[in-house]
Amino acid sequence: MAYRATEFTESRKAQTRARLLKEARKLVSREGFRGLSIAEVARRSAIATGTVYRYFPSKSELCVAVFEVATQREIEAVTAASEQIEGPVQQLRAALECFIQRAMQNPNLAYALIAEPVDPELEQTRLNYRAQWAEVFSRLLQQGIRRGAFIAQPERLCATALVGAMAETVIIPLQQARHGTPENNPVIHPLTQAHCQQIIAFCMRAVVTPEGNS
Amino acid sequence: MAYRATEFTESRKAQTRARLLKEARKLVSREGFRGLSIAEVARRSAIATGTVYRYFPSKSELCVAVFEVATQREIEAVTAASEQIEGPVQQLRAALECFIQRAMQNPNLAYALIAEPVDPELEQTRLNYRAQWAEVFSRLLQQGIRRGAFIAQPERLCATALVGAMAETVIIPLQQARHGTPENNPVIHPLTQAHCQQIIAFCMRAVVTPEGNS
DNA sequence: CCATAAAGTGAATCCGGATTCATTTCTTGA
DNA sequence: TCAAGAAATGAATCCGGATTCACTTTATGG
Repeated sequence: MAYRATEFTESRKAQTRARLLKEARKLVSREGFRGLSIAEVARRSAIATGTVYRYFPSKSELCVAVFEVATQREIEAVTAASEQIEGPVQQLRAALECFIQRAMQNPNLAYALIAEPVDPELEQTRLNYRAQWAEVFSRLLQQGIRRGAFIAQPERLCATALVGAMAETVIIPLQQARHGTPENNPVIHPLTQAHCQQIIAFCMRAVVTPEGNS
Repeated sequence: MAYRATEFTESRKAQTRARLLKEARKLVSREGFRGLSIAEVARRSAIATGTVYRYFPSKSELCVAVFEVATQREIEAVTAASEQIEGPVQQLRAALECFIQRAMQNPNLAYALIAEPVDPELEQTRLNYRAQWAEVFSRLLQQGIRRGAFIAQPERLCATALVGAMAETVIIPLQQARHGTPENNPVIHPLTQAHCQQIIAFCMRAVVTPEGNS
């Protein structure tokens, strides 16, 4: 035999893959998934169009990968934010706040992840990840219920409702903020701070026991 | 001059248009918007493909029309349901209940209207109609706030959150129910009655004053 | 330096359904 | 019945970006 992948080649390959993902994410952050064309990603990654298919079997798999990486990052950030604090009520509040804050930080990406129309395969992925989001809140709820801070109820359903409320209330401000916000030029939408608190208040009321202070 | 549209011709034209809309809606109720092709609608309406363009300038305009008619009908049903009753709390409850009930009655259509991935133009329409939904709830909230039954708060934002919570909690059961439900063979998803009440309970907690009984 | 296998290339092809348009058929008022 | 305008027809065209593939280049081990 005369050829076998060596660690050097392997890492090179991994690098290229990472580069593809990064460039793809940039494009999505700029113009959403509809701004993502194989040819463009290839160009920006300095490889040929066809080569992309050595790394991702199809465009939609690339989209899915981009989506997953980006969403995972968000989930981790929100989770981390909640873990920095004690007490179920405060934790939930922190999580919600972090979610909104980050969305407003990069409205284009947030919009793409939450609401942009995409083809079915990607939409299915989105659906799965909504379930993951619900899972995040579900855990927080569970703890709070155990300690009597939250109303006893099917946490999963409740968490889903929270996800819905958060996503919906954020979409419109997001759309407003979405136009002309370069990826690394954070702009807080004027409405946000007030809105943010109102949204959170809504969520907390739906969930916290009357006694449970905030 | 030798030709001018006569009332007969006009009504014939209106009929054809209505038939197109109806057949299109049927298709959407069966397979969502992605199951809607101009050729198929034409076939079922017993006219030629090209003729469709006499009635709708493009496919997406047809989609938008279908969406609008269907959604408007839903909005009216929900509004009507709330108006049959007295008292803000009961009214809101009735509206939410009606929303869910109808969604489960025709899961395919509901899914298409609420969550199916569609192209941007239609998605924009959906966005506008979400605002209309929010408007429906907003009015109910306003009345309730005036009478002290609901917590004082920006109704619009709150209504938006309600819309989000409702849509999100309904999507998954919807997807389960979606497969193999002929348009006129109502099936209540097993989970619904319990779920429905839980969802409503969530919404009410977020909105009703501690004193406001249910 | 060679043979082999993998990776890279990018122009050509594919694709499926929307849209068009030259032609035919129908309506109307005279 | 006729002329002229409207409506209907449906096969042919269009479209834009994903995907392919015959060929070139690069990496590996002997």
